[in-house]
Amino acid sequence: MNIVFHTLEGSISRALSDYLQAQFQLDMPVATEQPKQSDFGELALPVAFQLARQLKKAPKAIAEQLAAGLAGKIDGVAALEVANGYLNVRFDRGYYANQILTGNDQDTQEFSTRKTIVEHTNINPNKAAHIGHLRNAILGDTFVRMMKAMGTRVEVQNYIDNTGVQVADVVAAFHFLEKKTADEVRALTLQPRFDYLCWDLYAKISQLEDGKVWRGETIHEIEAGHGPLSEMGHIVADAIVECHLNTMLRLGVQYDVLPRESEILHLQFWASCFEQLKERKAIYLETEGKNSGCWVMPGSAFRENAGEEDSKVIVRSNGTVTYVGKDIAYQLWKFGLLGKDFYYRKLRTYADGHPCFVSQASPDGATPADFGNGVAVFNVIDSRQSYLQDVVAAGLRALGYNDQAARSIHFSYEMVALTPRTCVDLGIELSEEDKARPYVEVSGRKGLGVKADDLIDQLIARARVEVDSRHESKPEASRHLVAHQIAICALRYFMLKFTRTTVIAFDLQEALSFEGETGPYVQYAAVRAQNILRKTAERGLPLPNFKAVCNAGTFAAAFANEDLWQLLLDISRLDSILAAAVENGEPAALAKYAYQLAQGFSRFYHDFRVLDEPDEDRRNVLLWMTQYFATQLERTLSTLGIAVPEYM
RNA sequence: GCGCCUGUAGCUCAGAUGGAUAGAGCAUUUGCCUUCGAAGCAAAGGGUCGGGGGUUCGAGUCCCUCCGGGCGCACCA
Repeated sequence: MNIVFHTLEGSISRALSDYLQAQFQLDMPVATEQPKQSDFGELALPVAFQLARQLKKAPKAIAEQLAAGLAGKIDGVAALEVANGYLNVRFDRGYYANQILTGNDQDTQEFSTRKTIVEHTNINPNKAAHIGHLRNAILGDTFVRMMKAMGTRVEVQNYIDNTGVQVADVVAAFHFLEKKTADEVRALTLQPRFDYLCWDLYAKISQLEDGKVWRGETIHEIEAGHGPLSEMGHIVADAIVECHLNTMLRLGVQYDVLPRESEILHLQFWASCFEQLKERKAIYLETEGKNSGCWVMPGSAFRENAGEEDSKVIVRSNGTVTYVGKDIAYQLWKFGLLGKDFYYRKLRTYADGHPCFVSQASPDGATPADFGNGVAVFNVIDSRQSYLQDVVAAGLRALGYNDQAARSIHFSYEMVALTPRTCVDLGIELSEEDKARPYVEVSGRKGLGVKADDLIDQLIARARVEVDSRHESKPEASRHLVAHQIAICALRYFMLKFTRTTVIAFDLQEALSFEGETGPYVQYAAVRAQNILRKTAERGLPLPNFKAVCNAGTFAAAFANEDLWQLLLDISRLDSILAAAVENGEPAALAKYAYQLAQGFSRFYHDFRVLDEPDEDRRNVLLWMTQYFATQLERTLSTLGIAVPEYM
């Protein structure tokens, strides 16, 4: 990895610190920032502002004194300038580029032995995935890729609630409404879009009054774990999980392990958790009021100024545990604090050889595996569940696990809604009030909304039209692959370019457009860079050995050009951008960076004709830039889960 | 009522740790294909950063307050 910028920044900061220590006996860290405008140099130090009061001198005078004192004394720094009280640093461009070229490219990061857990996707296994689930999975998957790129060990979990009411509803629909037997349902699971069939069935039963009665009967049997309805529950859930895994695989999303609710029940995870909670007096048996007979967690555990009415029921008066209770047990397991574990079997092996495991209740036929036991846990769950996530963290705190509670991170994000015109495109009827809104939330329950696979299919079809119009002569399979890569890129980028707190108003036309700030624009820049490199070879000019033909001198000459220099700086910034994006938990920052990089290269591509450059030294530098750009952008895109097509 | 999030260009959004002239895309208008393919590039117009106070050398960013949106606050998951 390249950390030239970071290294230089550090040595400049240190040089300033040392100087302040020597001259003024001041012991303080020196902050650096990126100047607002590029003509102020590469680094700006506002240090004089901080010192103004202490030294009782004007910032300008202090900055000038520092500039004079340090001039020519820092490696890699060409000039120190004072402007508006700032101390601005200009890098030695030849030195900087040469450091990148000769720098040690090998990955110096050590893989941490400590493991971070990311839980995402978590779709109820009762019907096809919809567009909201895509945001969850893409966000989670990208964050995983980002942490891995930083050298962190990550385990990806996808929790399967295979015994909940949602599955029960579909089972009830099959049994009571459709009068199907377990074997008949099993036969249905073999048809291509079983998840679509369940989607419609679920919508149907949700609107029936009888549904609630049937659901009650069904869920009772499912929770007991035996009987024909329970069997049908497993058939449905297992089949839908396969559908979801396949849908997600189209996006390049993979999992390490699927812990299931049925095992949490059968292995009695809750019982262990319940004992701990009672023992530590984290919960108590309420004897009066509306919660009489329930075990509750006092509101004061998770909320300031909480009153009696803020208490959260953990165990119902009938003795059954609530969702939050189970979630606390599950969270304890993730940290290795429960004292129990699942058994596992391999569910599938991905094309790259990576296995995906699923939990099972008995040791029979189990494969030894080491899951859970993380030092930090990221739960990718939409922002509406922040209250429940707070209660889970409070549960850990109440048990004395303060550290783990602090490392239980709710990686929240806002929902995906639809724009009114997209609702119209999809045939969803809107009230006049809704039509005036910027976006409309469509409930999956009504059977409306956008299915993930339909959206992906539409994106591929759209991309395919463009590919066909440009590359008639390419073989069918190749065009399909490229269209697929472009479609996934468009989708992933669209889901990632917004920050997590933004409600995405999904618009079909906008997502299907490949112009402007979109994934395909970024991809196109990467493809163009590859084209230059490939054409070089085709013209019989093999790529030079840059270390032999480029040096600080040739670099200094070429990078006297301001645009070239700014692009080089941007390209070299990847690692600091990535580090900040991981630190802030914001994949959008990396997506924005990819776009800026692509923009810079598109300008470069237009302004400089690399292969036609007559001056050999300059052509070598341009070629090196092209290669450096291609490498860095591909790293960025692969971290975003985006492939670079062979052509576009 | 309480809690969390949010208000930036006509529209959709970026603006980490307070910093120099607030940035992109879309839309609008206007130029650029003699193939490293225009899914591109260049240019123009468009802003009281919701209102008002405060903190300080300095506020889109921090604090208070008001106004406007969104989402939560179940013995549902």
